[in-house]
Amino acid sequence: MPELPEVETVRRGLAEHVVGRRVERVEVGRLRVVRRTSAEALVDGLSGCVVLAADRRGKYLRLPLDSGEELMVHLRMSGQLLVAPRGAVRPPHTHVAMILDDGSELWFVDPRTFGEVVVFDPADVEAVVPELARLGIDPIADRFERDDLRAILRRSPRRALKPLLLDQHVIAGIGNIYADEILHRARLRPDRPASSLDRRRVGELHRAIVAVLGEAIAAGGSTLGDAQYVDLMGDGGSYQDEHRVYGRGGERCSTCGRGWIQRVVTGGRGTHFCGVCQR
DNA sequence: AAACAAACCTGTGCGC
DNA sequence: TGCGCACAGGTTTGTT
Repeated sequence: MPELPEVETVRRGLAEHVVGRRVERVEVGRLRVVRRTSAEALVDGLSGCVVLAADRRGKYLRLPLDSGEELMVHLRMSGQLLVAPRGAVRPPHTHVAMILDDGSELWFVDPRTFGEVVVFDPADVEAVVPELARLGIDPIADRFERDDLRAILRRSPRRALKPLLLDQHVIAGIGNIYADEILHRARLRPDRPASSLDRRRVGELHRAIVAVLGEAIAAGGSTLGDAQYVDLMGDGGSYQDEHRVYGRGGERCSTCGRGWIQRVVTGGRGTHFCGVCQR
């Protein structure tokens, strides 16, 4: 569920409400969300520590601690981070509660339990969270130029654009909603091979990536009908109102006014595009 | 190399 | 109203 814009919105909330706070106590409910290590490792690694910063790489949140270790949170499909006053009634599926020194609590809530919370020593990143070390370029957090994208496309010439955008080892942070929205903005079909883009179209795709993600961040991300994504304070985003294709299968294309939005399934993911203005 | 399916889970919405 | 099925923002693993 949460993609780069949603995770970035959560990160900003953490920077405002959690950075600088000391974790006084940690409670772990379901062990599945701490499966990477253990409940003891999380409790021992967090208790008494001050959160120094809130960083993000792709969809991964990384919070350095004053112990030299780092807290990593991935929300996967249905995870939420929420802050609330100490003692407030916790929602169902609250699997981790961190009691902070300012009278608040930080909760990790996740019905599907795909998400996870782990504290690790950055020196052991390869052993504990190897995927973190293999993330591709972050189009917002890193300097991401048109030539970076050109190099990426040249590296996998036969690959279709959408799977390439979704590959976290290549570009980190784009998920199913924003891949579809970006390709629509760039007027490119999702199944188009990477090698088929000339210099001008590479530039258009680069601009679409930066613009769509930037606008989505400005809107606080996308909150769909089930309201599963909310920010740290429990508020939804508004970028879903600006979706041109995602979730709009069967509607007329609002960009060209001529085509209808098609929904097909590729790689098990719903893919939405306009067959008229996306080529 | 790359496309695909299945797996991990729970909740929701839809057709009948 | 109730039941069963399809489907969901992600990622890994194993198979063609």
